[in-house]
Amino acid sequence: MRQKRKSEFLTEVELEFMTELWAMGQGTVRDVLDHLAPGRNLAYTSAATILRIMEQKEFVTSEKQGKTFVYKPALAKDAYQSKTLHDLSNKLFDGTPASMVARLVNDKGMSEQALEEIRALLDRRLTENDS
Amino acid sequence: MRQKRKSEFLTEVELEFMTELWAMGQGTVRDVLDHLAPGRNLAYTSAATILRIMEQKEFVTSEKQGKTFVYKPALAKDAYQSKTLHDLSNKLFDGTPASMVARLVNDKGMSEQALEEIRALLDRRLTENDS
DNA sequence: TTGGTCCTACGAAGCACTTAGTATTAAATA
DNA sequence: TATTTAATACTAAGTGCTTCGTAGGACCAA
Repeated sequence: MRQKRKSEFLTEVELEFMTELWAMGQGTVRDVLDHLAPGRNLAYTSAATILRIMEQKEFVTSEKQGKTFVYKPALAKDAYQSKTLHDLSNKLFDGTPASMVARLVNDKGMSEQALEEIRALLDRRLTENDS
Repeated sequence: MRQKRKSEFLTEVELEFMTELWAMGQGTVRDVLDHLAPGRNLAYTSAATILRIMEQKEFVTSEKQGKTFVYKPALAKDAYQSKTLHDLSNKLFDGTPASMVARLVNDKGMSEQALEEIRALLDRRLTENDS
């Protein structure tokens, strides 16, 4: 009964795993487990379960190599980032992404250099549109 | 056994409720219920339970007026927005808020006017720092 | 006073998430 | 070949979230 638990967003642990897969490109249960944060003691079978569920939810695909499954992200990090931001914008920023940037920019903890980078980015984007 | 289920972030429904409270400033169970989205048929007791839990988690405070509790946000929307963005940045954007803005800015769906506004904001922020 | 209305408090069901154990199978090695 | 190793599949426990029902109390009107 291999149903397709569909779901839009990654859970906490799924994001943790997906982050590793995005970084590695692909990986086995063992690979992901080995790359988790040092203090994270997770049983091998737990990791296997999580990846199997992620496949049911179609967050990853798998391919058997020998006796082992190799898992690959089914969606790019970029795309997931966009999706998440869009969702957050709708839920917490009245659907106006600009207010989100405003909040970021006005908060302390953003270095001047980071701010400069963003301005450069904006300049580039705005001049592109002019052309 | 009135324990303090502490927790950092609002759940889905809690955010829904908090959004109303932020908009209204404060409100009773009835108030919140009446301001939910039209299609949202939620039992009165459900809403009451949710607000009671939110108080246990210290997301809201309450004050009895007559026989009815009036609930007020215990933290400002601004502050929660910042917290959420910071968390998201750490979990999905390698802890670099600039990359978050980059993703937002590069995605379609952001009007040129919005982009201009943000640049203006940045300019203001950067010249402030110079002074 | 009695019945209806509106509130709070509590409890419980259903579901998803997280974690890990057991059983089974397949490969590798001695 | 027999044993050990390592993988997958399944099951289940614990917890938190969401929802609602029931019970009980206060107030108001007939």
